[in-house]
Amino acid sequence: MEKKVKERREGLPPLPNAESGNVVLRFAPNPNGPLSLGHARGVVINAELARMYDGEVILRFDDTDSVVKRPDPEAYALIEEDFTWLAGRAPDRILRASDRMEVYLDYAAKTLSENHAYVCQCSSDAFKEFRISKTECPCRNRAVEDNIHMWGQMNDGTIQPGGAVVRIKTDMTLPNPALRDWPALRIQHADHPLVGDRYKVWPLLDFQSAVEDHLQGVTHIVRGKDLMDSTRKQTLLYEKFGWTYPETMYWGRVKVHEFGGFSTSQMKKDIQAGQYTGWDDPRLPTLRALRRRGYDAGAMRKFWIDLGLTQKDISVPMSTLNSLNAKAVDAEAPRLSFVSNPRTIELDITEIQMDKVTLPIHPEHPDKGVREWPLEDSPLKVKIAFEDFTSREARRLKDFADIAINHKKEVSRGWVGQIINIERHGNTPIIHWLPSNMAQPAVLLLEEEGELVVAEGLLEINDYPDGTVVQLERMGFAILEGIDENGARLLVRLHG
RNA sequence: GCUCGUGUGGUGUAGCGGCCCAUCAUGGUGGACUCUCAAUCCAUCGACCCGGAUUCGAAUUCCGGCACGAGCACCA
Repeated sequence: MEKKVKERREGLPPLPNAESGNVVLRFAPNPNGPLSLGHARGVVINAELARMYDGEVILRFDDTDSVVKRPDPEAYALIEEDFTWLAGRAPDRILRASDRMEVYLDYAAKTLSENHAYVCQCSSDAFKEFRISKTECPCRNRAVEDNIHMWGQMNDGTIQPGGAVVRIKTDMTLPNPALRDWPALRIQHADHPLVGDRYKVWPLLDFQSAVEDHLQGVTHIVRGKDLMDSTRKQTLLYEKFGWTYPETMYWGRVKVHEFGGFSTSQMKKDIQAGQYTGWDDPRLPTLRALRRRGYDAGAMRKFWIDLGLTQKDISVPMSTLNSLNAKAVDAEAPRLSFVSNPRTIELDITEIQMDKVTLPIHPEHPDKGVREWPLEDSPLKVKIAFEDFTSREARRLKDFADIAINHKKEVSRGWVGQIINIERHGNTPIIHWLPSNMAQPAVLLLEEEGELVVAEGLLEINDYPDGTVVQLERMGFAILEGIDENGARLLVRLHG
């Protein structure tokens, strides 16, 4: 008897019926804003599966609605950029549904002429009654020629928006009410931001996506389980054409504790209302905001891959992502000292024979070199945080000396301290500090429970370029981001 | 209401008839090390929704509950 050895599977589950080199996947967002954390799962999973099977991923813009979820012309480029950043590579093909209207309309005409669909003039309320009572709508038995004729009227504007819709003939007695004669195309006269008012009839997602998936040779669809009924509707259409529906897998609903759900249109409104500074406001769950805060694309990929491909509705804390990200970012993050709520202490250094303090750039990577803080005139003006200042016990200025603070003796704008000893012995509590000649004013932006908190302080002078992720000792990771209007160095806090 | 789906430690996840007194990650706790309240290391805590059935044996199959989620849009 042979004993099978079970091994823990790494990464994503295998795709059913997948042949390496012969897999086509797609990610199909609505371009009404840049990508958010909610979309990230779709990007990561599809790109990762394509990588595993040496296949392709299509980025398809499903922009066939210009009324309810109107496309934002700027979103196309933003999404493409977000996709490329997150996936670590560009999509293999990019498609815009609005560019492909002729194709969809041709297929619609074909569907009608083969009597697989009909033009329905019932209002949505009226049709709802038919659907609930499992009765066929009178429009259903219209002759093919009449359907074609009305199709022409839909397209030439004779029939007004709301006046008619094309429905796929399924079966009104189907157990699942969602599938009964589902709508495939509707009239929409609104100006499309990209193609204008050239088309009067636009396909709905179920039809557009079904046709396009077939045309593009999509072999596998991985999407949210809210689209399960969509799969069933589309399968019904595929059967009429004799096409084979792609293999389909689903994931459940995701929430991130800190953000709740992700509504692009809500964010857009809030930005317009001035509640946020833009799509990359650090409080927002957009990919660009996360990237601005210093999140690493690789850590984010790992995060979504680890969550797997289950149909369970999940709610994950950011701390999981943060932990992954800290691992990704730690080795490269130079250490810097940041002092919030600074207080000045004057130290007499005439007695000590030191002209500088030397600290490692990264304690675990000595090869990265050191930073040097020159010690100039005595008394030396030293900055420490107010929280560290209040104690009366001896403190260790990290990598320098033990000091005692005389709280009674106030000088100009600070207090006086004495150096007790240079060598470290015992475990005097360590505090962070900066000599004033190494300190530059800085502003640290923190996001705390949805609030933007601004912490002012002093940052160790450095010449790292903007965008560098640094570790502020004892505080956590942050990213350098330019100079503000008052000349202070700007930092955006990442996480601990 | 109808239809579909899901229920494994605090949070995710693996396992899908015996390897499971259940994996891994994250988290909690304790300790070691360290001139960071970080990192690293070591130890430890903690779960198969409930009830039946099938079986020598069930987290894994079946039936029935219960809970949660989604769809039933001229949105995607």
